Amino acid sequence: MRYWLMKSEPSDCSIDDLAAMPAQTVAWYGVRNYQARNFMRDQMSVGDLAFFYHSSCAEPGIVGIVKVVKKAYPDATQFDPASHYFDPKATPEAPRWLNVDVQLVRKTPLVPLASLRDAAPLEGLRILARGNRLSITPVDPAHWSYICEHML
DNA sequence: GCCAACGTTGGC
DNA sequence: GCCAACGTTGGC
Repeated sequence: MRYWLMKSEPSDCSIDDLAAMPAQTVAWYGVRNYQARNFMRDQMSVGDLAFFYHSSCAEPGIVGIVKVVKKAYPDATQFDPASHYFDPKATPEAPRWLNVDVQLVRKTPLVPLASLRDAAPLEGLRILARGNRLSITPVDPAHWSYICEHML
């Protein structure tokens, strides 16, 4: 199993929104970046754990832990002309975009981005890399353990 | 709102 | 295949 960090804009889907979902589970739709898609397609397995991260908001940072409960399958929004995520080049026969389903494990105290940056043992964490924009990034087991044991 | 960084597009 | 233009991300 692997560890991940998954970004969500709280105005779109916050940790509390997830907590209010049926079975506290949500399809991670809307990923339109090939690298992030490939992580889901090639490397994410049921049982993988991820930090749930709030981005593009007043207090960016880790706010919870989720787990992958369904492996990658075609993202329904790519076929929906009414969706913001509609992709005219995608067809059900040749889908371009995928999503996994994730379920809330638990909310955590906010771990602000600034605190992650200040933690020397987290050097190399992908979210901290210059110009990082990927919405899904792998997390080294050592980084995962450090955050869980020292920062939550 | 600003701006740096990055990905995608499309002309050639 | 190159690369300029453009759009998006996301912290501040």
